[in-house]
Amino acid sequence: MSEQQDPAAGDLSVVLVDDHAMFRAGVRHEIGALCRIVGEGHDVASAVAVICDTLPDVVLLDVHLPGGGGAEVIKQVAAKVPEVKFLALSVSDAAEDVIGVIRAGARGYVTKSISSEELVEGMRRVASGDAVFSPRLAGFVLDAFSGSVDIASIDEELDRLSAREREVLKLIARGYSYKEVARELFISIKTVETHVSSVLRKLQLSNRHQLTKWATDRHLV
Amino acid sequence: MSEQQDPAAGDLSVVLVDDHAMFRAGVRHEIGALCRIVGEGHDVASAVAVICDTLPDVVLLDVHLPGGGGAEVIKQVAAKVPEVKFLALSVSDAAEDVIGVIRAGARGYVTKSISSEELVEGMRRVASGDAVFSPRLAGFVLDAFSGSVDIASIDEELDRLSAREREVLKLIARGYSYKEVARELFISIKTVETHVSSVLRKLQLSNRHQLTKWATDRHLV
DNA sequence: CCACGCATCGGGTGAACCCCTGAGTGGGGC
DNA sequence: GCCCCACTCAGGGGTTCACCCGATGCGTGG
Repeated sequence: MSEQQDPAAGDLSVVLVDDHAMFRAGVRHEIGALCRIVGEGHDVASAVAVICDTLPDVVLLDVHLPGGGGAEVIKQVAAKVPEVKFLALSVSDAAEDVIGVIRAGARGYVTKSISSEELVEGMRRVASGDAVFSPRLAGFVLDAFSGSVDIASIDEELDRLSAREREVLKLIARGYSYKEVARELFISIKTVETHVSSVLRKLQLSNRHQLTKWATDRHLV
Repeated sequence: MSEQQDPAAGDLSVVLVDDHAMFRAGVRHEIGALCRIVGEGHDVASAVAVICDTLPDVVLLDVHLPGGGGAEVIKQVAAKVPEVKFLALSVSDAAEDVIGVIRAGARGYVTKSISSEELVEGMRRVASGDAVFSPRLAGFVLDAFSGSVDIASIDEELDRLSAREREVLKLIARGYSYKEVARELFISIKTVETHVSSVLRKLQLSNRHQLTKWATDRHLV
């Protein structure tokens, strides 16, 4: 893990990927003295090419990028040289952006409001295998990780179920048989069948197994 | 999100949970001047009680705890007062421990080698909604998040299944019917039945619903 | 060579599941 | 009052599931 060379600041090789030349120039000016910028990219294709060519210690990667976004760069590079580390850099602190690029494999995410000293320190950490996050962004990651994502899970479909149907659904999802549900809710098996049928129809599912999956995916159990 | 009160250090109320009285005394001495320790717990039951009673800004929680571990405390408290924040504190940096307690809902994880200043700073961040990690631990979280870890895949029971049986199990757990599994694997329904029977027998389960539950518990889906 | 585990397939049975039609009740809204 | 909807229940028919029995081949190891 830590047999990495932990290079002195001046030895850290970096590839810089951003679609705005002006921004790249600014970063180059700011951190150029503190590390070695070995290449730059302005879209997905050029970024992948230059990264695979120069094999830098760390890639400073913009999230919004023509040709598929930063995540696409990570995926393509990872397929060829998985050992390359990525630090995502973006103006956005939207959960979708953070989650997306982390899922792709970035080992850190910082906003562009970061100071140049913190940025270089962050890059060094990522290069040596650590993860780096602006604290408030880490929250998104953990929320998504602990399964309570709810990013746009407004669940209109669940609203369309009646109270009784939701009740039946919950028991079915726990693995109860129709007979057991009937006993639990003091209704007949036939009524349970009716409710389950309605639920399946409303949710566009075809059997109770998909129903349990549907429910567990939404953490209704 | 940030409408939190961001209390001055001295106003931060803390509950301290650890099974070693000696360690609690040490922490109390170290950070007692910097925040307000409103309660302590030495096992799961006492911790849950005192937390629900005092509703602290943050809970400093040991991972290894008699009665089910730190994760159990988080689960039980979250069921009653979900707004309580947890910072996990442990000597262990094992991936299983980190993942487990984060899955349960902890918003941070630091090792006991941390300095008292950093600890207080970490608690303040957690209380205000941020996530706090020792950098090298964040790596575990991100690895698991991007789905490449498969912690707890050591499972002796799973080892006893043949490759084909595991294959069938995976599809069944996803909600496939026998017929669909058969089509997917280019075998007959009867063969699928045989495999499922073997799996149920080997895992000591009685029907496919329990099988789904078993699989999702172990994150095989 | 033969026993054993594994994978493949079949027949048959009883239960559970899924769908359809139909029907009675009660509550709310126009 | 009438209509719509949720909830309740029932019958019939077809499908799927879980388990029982059996069989065949194939590789591994004693």
